[in-house]
Amino acid sequence: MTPMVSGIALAEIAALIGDVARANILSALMDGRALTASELAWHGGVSASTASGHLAKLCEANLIALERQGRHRYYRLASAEVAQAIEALMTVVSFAPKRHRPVGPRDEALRRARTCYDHLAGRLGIAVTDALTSRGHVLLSESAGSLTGEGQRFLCTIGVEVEAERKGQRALCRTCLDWSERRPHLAGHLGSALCTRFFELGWTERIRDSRALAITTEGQKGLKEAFGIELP
Amino acid sequence: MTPMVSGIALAEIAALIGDVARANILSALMDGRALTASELAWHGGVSASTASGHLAKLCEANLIALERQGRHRYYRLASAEVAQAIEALMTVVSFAPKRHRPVGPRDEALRRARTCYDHLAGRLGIAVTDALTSRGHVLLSESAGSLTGEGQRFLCTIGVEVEAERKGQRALCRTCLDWSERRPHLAGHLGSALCTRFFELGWTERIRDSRALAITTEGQKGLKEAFGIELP
DNA sequence: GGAACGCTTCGGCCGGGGCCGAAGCGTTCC
DNA sequence: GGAACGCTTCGGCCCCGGCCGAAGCGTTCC
Repeated sequence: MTPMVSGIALAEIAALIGDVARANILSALMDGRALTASELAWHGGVSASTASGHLAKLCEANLIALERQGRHRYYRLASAEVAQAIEALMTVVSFAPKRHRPVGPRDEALRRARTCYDHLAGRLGIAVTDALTSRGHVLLSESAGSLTGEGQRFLCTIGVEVEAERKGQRALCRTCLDWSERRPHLAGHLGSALCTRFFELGWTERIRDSRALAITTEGQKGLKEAFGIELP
Repeated sequence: MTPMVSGIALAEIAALIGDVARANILSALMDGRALTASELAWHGGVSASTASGHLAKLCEANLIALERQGRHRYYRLASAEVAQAIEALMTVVSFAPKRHRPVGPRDEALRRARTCYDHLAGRLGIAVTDALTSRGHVLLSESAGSLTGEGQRFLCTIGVEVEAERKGQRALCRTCLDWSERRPHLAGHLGSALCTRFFELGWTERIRDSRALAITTEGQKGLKEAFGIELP
């Protein structure tokens, strides 16, 4: 018998992520937005021509997807599964011996609040999750959860409208392991809706060239009033 | 501002998995057992000296752990998180353009029944999950679930004893995305207990040098009687 | 004690793949 | 139409890292 053939395919995908430039590119796309080739070249720390090669490879393997728009080419992660795989790897990273742990202001900003694909993560994500569960708005059983009627009414008051029962399509309430806090935070449709609403309310703002989020003054106020959250 | 530093750590871990020999070694360890360096060299398709180098790297990054025993050295996956990350990558692999999809007898055996770290996967894993949920023994809400009282009594009849309430420690009932079936199957403590019990009952047997499982004649009978499962 | 065994370390070979700049192609702007 | 822009393709350089066999070290067996 010959060794597992499936290891070859596994190695191929992992090797694609296992290059510093490509890993940086994928990290930059982890917030779910689509970026242009030049922006990604910058994130990868390589020239435009080199980045172009990387993007072609990632596209061919269906890790990222391309959308043409005029003379720009926008790339985004191909699916939530890709984001999930990268997030899982990040978790393993945090178990690895601490060598490349900058813990500078950049890293601290990420740990405080960031987007994870399309939902909130970091201490902010955890705080919101905790607030909703401790009040009985969300029931977290193991690695997933459900929204209570009371929770649904509460969310309405801050302008988040979700039906508690959603047949088919995307899961309403999933959880995602937070690599910096090592605890689960809210993901799924609910996580996405909350994150979107926070932006609409002007509570959070993206920090330029980063997945990190800034919490605005209104955000501080709103989070305290609606959720009882005061983030140090 | 400089590009994300965390991409470096991500790339390092992914690159470790992104080598064919190492990916094969990790795949071989995915069933949760510990194997010797020579066995792993064979799985990786490389010489003992080369394998030794790979194992040292994987150890240093905390992807695998070492247990000395006499003149043997047993290696196993370092944690469930590592298994989870690899499984997530496997899922992405199944989305990738089909090039390395052998679909030979080996692959078919894996798709039929296999272990995934410490629980059942493949069509068998899905069938058991479906049987338990359709009878109301397990409630699967989104990506996790809970065991009902009735489910607990049923499991007792086949000799699986679990407390429905388990505070602290490992989650009783988690789910894990099956890369071959693309649907969630039972994982967590419950998944592990079921898998163990199937071995004890002699319903399943490991196929030599593989994560694939054989379903014995008693297994066919038991699965049909207890779960109503008939696997083609 | 000696032989067999399991595994690691070392030295040297070699190839794949990442990098860049120059050039080419398509789009947009005025 | 021409210039600026965004991106890709091509050619050539170079280095990282995987591979092996030989040798070394520790354990086990008799």
